[in-house]
Amino acid sequence: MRPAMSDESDVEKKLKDERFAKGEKLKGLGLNPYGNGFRPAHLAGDLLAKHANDTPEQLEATKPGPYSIAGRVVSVRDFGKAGFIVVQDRSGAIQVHVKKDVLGEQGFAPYKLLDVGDFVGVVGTAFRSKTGELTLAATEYRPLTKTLRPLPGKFTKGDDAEAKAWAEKQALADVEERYRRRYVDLLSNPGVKDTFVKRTKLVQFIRSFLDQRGYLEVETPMMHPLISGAAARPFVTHHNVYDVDLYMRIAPELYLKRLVVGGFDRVYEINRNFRNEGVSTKHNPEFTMLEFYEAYATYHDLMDLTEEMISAAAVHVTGGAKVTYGEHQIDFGKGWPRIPMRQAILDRVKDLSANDFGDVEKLRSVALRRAETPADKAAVATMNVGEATALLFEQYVEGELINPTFITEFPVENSPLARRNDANPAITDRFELFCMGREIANAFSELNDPIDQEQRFKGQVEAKARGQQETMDYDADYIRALEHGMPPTAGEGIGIDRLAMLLTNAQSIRDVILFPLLRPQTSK
RNA sequence: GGGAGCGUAGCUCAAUUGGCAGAGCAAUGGACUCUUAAUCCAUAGGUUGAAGGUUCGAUUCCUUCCGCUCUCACCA
Repeated sequence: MRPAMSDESDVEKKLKDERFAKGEKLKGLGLNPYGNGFRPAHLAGDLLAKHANDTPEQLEATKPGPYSIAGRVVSVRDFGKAGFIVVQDRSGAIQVHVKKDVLGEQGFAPYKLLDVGDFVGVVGTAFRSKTGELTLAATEYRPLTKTLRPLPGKFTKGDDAEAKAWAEKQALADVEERYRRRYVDLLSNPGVKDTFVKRTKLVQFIRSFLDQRGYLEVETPMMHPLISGAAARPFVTHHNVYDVDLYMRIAPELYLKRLVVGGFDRVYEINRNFRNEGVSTKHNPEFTMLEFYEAYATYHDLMDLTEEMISAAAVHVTGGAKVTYGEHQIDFGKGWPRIPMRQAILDRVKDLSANDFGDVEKLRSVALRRAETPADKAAVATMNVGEATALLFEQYVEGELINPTFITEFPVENSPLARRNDANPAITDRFELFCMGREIANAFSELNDPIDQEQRFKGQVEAKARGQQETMDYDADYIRALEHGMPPTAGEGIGIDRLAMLLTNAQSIRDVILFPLLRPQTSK
């Protein structure tokens, strides 16, 4: 008997009880409402394609089949002693005609216990209904899974604008419910499935792109003894047997570079990073990152590679290089501008000149114009040239970069793992890729001088001592690895979720993560 | 954490100035063997997120709490 469920309304219970009772009646007919063993030999979409050009007369003469399909019933139009049902499988949906005079009393009885949403198996021959739709005339009807809860909304096959608007209007709209019960969202909201198919195509494309260039995909630890690879607050967990705290990784960077030391001179990893920070439309605590490292390449080479990879990915995923995102059109076609950070600032702050980047007071005063809170203003007052430059970029430039744009020559202060520029030691051989005002990629020629790296680590430790929360730990083994020698290398990280957002016109990162993190439910 | 908004039937949404809580779909019973969002007849479905307050009367106004969304801050 059905176990009692808590926190359900009487209406909900009644709806479930009615469906449960139908399952019991199926048992009375000798049928298992959750039976196994029906193996469909065909797919709805294949049958529709195969007979797309066959006339009603041809089908009537040849009676192609028998075909067997299985899937979820998304629509029922009942006529008492006959009915049309629409069966949806992974390939598409096909209409099935069930008739009492064909199936007989025994074969027809389970159809009368059908609810929309149930899974069924059908064997039948193809014909065209009077309205011209390719349909299976059922010679066998098998209930496969009895569903106890209804689907929201109503299915329509119509693909004109009016039908789509109608379907959307009644689809599951409650945002929380859509994320919490993605399985319903996928069934109810048109387009959700397509978004996640596109996300998978994006990742598949990137893998094959890098594989073809001789990169080796690897997996490095997700549980780290030290905080490394990025400036972020980590999740802390505990290993009982070793009795040590471990950090969920915030970035795989130092492990991947150890592999370059070990001779894997083209490596990449696509996997999750975890950061214990705010949740927003652009932030999920676990997110997917591509990181790759190529020995003997420079950050200039990686700009070439990035442009080629992402513009080709855009075409592969969306069908074209011009992509609609909200109100904007993003052009992923090649020829992306490459602008030094200082130049990008000068382009937008007219009363600033190149010489002012030696004048920290001047930079602070410009930054103060857009510092709103007292805390912001206090932070500006203590900034050095590099920090103020980075802030000016965020304040005046970042949000304006709609089409893909590389920003280069980052200040050394906020690039603790990047190689210094040979001509100007105050900046690093680094770029970030911006698109729609957001950072999509971050890359640099790697710092492979162990002495310099050791000093930068010490700087991080001192910053932590001063109270800065997002700092890296001193990683002695990583210094040791560099002492064994890392060839000149360039490396890059690309936020896969954010790239997927751009290519699927998703306004929230939660729309491209199947099960985004939500506060656990206390009731309901 | 700050600010703004939202919460009504299983789903999508109404409810005039504070005046009987409604519709479509889904469901249930009935009719119907070519429908496409089937059609027709009938029925049932509610602690209006929770608690308190103002009022003759609260879905509506006030307070607190819970939850969600957006936004700012931190960050990718």
